[in-house]
Amino acid sequence: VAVTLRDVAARAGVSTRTVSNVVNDFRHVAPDTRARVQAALVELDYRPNLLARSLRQGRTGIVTLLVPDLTASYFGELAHAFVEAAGQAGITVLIDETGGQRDRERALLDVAGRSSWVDGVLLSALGLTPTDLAALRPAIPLVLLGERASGSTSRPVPFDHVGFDNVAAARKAVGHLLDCGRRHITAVGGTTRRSDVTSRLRLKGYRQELRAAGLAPQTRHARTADYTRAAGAAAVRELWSAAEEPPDALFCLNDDLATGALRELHRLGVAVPQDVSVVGFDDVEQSQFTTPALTSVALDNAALAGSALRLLAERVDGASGPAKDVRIGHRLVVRESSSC
Amino acid sequence: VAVTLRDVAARAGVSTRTVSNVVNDFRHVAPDTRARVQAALVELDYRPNLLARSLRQGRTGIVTLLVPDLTASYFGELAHAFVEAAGQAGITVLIDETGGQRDRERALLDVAGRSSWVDGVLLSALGLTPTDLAALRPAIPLVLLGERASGSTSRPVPFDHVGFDNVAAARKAVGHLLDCGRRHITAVGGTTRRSDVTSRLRLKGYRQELRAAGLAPQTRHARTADYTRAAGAAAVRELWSAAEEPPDALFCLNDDLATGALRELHRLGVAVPQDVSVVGFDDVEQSQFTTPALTSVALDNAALAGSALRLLAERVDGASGPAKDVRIGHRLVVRESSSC
DNA sequence: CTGTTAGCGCCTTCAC
DNA sequence: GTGAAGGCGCTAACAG
Repeated sequence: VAVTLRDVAARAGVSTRTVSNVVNDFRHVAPDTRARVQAALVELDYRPNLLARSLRQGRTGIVTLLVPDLTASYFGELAHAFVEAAGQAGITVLIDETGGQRDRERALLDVAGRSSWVDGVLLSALGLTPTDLAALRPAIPLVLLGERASGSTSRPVPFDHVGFDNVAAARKAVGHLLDCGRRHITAVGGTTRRSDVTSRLRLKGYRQELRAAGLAPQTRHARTADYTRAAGAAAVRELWSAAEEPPDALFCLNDDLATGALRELHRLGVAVPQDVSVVGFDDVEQSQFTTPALTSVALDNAALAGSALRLLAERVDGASGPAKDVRIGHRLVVRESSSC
Repeated sequence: VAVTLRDVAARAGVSTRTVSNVVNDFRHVAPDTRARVQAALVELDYRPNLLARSLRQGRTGIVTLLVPDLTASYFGELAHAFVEAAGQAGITVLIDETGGQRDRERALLDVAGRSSWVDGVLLSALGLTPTDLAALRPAIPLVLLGERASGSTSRPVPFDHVGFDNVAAARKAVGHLLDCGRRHITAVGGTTRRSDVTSRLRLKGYRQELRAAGLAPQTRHARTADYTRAAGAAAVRELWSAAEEPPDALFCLNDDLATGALRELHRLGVAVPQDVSVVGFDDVEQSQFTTPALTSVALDNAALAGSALRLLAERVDGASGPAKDVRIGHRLVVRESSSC
């Protein structure tokens, strides 16, 4: 049923070579020959078999995006940004979920690299430690999203990276809470895992800002098992049932945590922002519609996706320079949850 | 660099045929031969080139999932369900966004069908009308998600379909509001587009239930431009600024609309559920964390994904029976927004 | 039970 | 400027 180059060639009375030239828009094809081939192409409704083409050329135009979980608000929006940006660039995105688990991240990376389906991988790592990443030898180009996870590590991670200045962003958010007169600011979120680099950086910014304000002893931190709304709610429950005096502000490591926190504060009868201010991170769309609306750090995901895809494409095209590191912009969006 | 069957064959001193047999776990391979090949396989770290295999076999094990928009809560969760279920079944999912636009749905369907990348398509149609769908001649198997969009149409749509009983589900939700003593229930959401079949069915259930309660004249309907939280908020703004008396309950066609509505009601100082009850549809995770927590119709997305993938796999395997129609379960989850 | 061989559909080096 | 032919890596007839 499928129309092949041969069919078209026969129809136009030329060789497959010539048809291929026309299809791929090569130079040096006589105008009338081209016209004849074009006609045959249209008449037979020829569509190149991308599988065959890819087999021949050694690339597919497909990239894999590995994220922890599409139901996490931020990653849903991130996936959206990538699908969008890839469509523009004529690239196809294949999405897989790692659950943020180290072994699944490694396994999927391995599959992607060896399966020959994809030209490259975009990884939003959550389970792999900096050491793991540094030791990685992927068979195909890899671009890291969010955090390169270097920093305190000895060996720098040898991959391109597109992310945000999490330290600066966190300082901005915490600084805002300080400006509102808050002095007992508790950080919410962040597991104990060494792989949790993004959290570490956001917490670092948090501590830096408090220290700069002379409030070093005040740093408190409510760890969570993950980054879900349920975890945010649970953290608040614990904080407000503890012996110590509850905080007057929460610095949540992402918006889902913050949403869960808001929910639980409401249930406990704690007024936001009067009794406690809350800020989140990621500025997902949902945060405009919480009650009260959530103050958050907005990240330019479209820019992230564009840069990451461009970097990856360059590597696929054979670029071999040193690992690049792109910083994407962020800005604090103040809403009701922290108005002062 | 890549290790091929030939390399393995040479190493093991057999032909490629035999290696292929071992790799694909075929019968009739002498135990010692198999062992030798296995050893060579491991030593050389052989990985089959899936591209070549697919070219040969005419299938890829990849399916395309076409959804309107990953940032819509429901579709994020749906995509998650499919990625999960597909992983279990050894299938890879390629996700694309249609924006719910008719021409993009058609274009992406066309691309998917002719690109030879994918074995089949899962379509959550929003822009294509029942007539469009009936006229479709996709080059590869297609399974419709959510609504088959038949019903009032003359010609039935000739594709497998996995969905919910939207009419019954809507009746259940509206019936609950009636049980709470609400009598002025306004439906929120639903565009005027003929393609918007899911909405039509949910609205149908809404009207049926009111009529059954002898409240036919009370049906009111606030249309929206789309299904976003912003649209839900806008609808509430209009309803409460209109001349008529505002409703005492809102039946929202999805949870994002309901979330936006809750937000706006709070801003207007309308108490939920005291002054007005609110129910949503889809029961996305977020709805457990709104203030107040949202009553909603929960849909079994995991079952939906499983059934859809199974149906599609059967068609890919050549099944040619009449179009099947699978109904997935739903249940009403009552939370604070409609407690009575 | 295993070896040989012919393509799957395409691109591309080599001739002309 | 165009034709002929080889091969990307694999599977499946067809022998043997």
